[in-house]
Amino acid sequence: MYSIGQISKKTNLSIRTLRYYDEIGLLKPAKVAESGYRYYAGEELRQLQHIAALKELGFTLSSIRELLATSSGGESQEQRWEDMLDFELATVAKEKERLEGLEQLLQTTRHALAVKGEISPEDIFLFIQALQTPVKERNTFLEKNFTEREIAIIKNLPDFKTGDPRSMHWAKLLRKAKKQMHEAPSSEASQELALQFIQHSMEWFEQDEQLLEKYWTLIRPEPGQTAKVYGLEADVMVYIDQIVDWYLANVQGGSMNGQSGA
Amino acid sequence: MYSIGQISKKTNLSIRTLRYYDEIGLLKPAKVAESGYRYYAGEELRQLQHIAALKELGFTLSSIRELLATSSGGESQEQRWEDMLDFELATVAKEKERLEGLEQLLQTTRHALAVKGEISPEDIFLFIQALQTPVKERNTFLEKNFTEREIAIIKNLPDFKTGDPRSMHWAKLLRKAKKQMHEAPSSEASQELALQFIQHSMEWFEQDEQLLEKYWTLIRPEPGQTAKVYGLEADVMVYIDQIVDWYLANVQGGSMNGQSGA
DNA sequence: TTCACACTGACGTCGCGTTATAGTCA
DNA sequence: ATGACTATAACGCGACGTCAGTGTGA
Repeated sequence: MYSIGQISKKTNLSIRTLRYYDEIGLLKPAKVAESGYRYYAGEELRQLQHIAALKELGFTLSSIRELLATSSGGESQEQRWEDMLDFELATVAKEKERLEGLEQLLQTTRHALAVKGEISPEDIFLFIQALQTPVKERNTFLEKNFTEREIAIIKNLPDFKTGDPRSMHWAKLLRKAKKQMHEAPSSEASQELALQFIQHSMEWFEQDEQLLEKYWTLIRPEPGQTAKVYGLEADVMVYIDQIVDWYLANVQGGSMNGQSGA
Repeated sequence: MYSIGQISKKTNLSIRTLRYYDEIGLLKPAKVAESGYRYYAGEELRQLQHIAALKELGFTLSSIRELLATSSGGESQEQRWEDMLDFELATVAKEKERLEGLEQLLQTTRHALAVKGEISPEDIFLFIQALQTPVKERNTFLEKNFTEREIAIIKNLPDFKTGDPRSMHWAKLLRKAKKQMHEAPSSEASQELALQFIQHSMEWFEQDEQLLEKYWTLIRPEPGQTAKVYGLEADVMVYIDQIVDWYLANVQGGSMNGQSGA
């Protein structure tokens, strides 16, 4: 016979927990003295270890009660275990999915914050919608406009949904562009930024200038429309075009042809 | 001015929730009539939409209160957002990890149940320990005993931690073996089972008989020791050896040489 | 007597859902 | 006056943690 303190140490369950299990009838002590002291025997110790193990599996106390019930309904003991394990597995899987979506939403929000310095509820709802739109649509769009190799590159671009450090880098570049978009393209700040845009985007597009051009053109918003890519409103894109063009024409000598580039 | 019911519809927050937010001082109505009726204005509508958005991000109400507070401590608004988003991201990441471990534990338990028909608390504690032992040890062991190609095959064997259907298949085979391990190797049931063992293990080992032999020998428990692989106690392994040997010698003509095989 | 140990309440947690009962607006 | 709407008050949930105040065992 063990006192409650002894059992607590043996099972690693708190005294309060043991009293609680007594209270809800999950596991009562073998004997209760007149003083009210609870005393537990070996059988209770075993049961408590079993309960502790089931808690590790994430079961609720009422599920545990069902599982420990020495058979009841028509189901066999094993069948009951199987059902509850499957149910738990399904629950865990759903929760994992929920967290996956939540993480993407948080990452997106964090990057949006880095771009704009603040976030509005509209933004958040927008992100939720964007994250819910099926991947399929986007794939069909890509397949219609790009080759397989190009799609591979595009899918590997920094993505605000992820924790990829490149995403945060891109967000900060964008923010800088927004802040200084009224400076002259020839200014030192503009040219420094231009270099960054060129270097990083060339890296991300694996030196494929043509693909970069193509992509850059495709994501340009229609006049009067909202940005197709977060933070890339028409005016920001114009500024980036300008500083990059100036850089290529005056500093380097013109490797990237055409009107645009980033 | 909107009544509580109207605001409830516009924000998709329940009436109870709106009253609760009033109660805890998170968001109070613009006006309260003498009758006690709550009336909300456009500003409150916007705030509530903000709150709803932040709830989607998984923030608690007290975090939301902090975020909405029109600046307070020395921190800038943006810094506060960043801190809370990072904290949330860290929390979500931890929770995802926890669920990952829990899922593995549940899968392991489910397969163990399929093998033995029941599970004891000791088993569960054993699984927890096994899942906590670092992957590194196992890798060092593998690297010492196998070639790179072999390691690739071994790492691709059905694993009770996962939901791979092959695992459940293997569990059921094992159970059958345990059930009929006292039948003669030459019996029909034994021989049917032998065929299954041969077919599946050859497939899993990508037809590499030698590797199969090597692995089978390595996981054989020392005399008097516990099984190295769940369910593969010495006596079960002996039975499997016998039925497979009989099959190879009498039915097929002996493709797998040696004393063992599965 | 001391002192560790045990006891019984009872509140707090988090974000509401859900009655029950009664008053208000159009 | 009807009926839709709103009010407050209070319990319930899950699994205990954490006092406060008091009694017991060696």
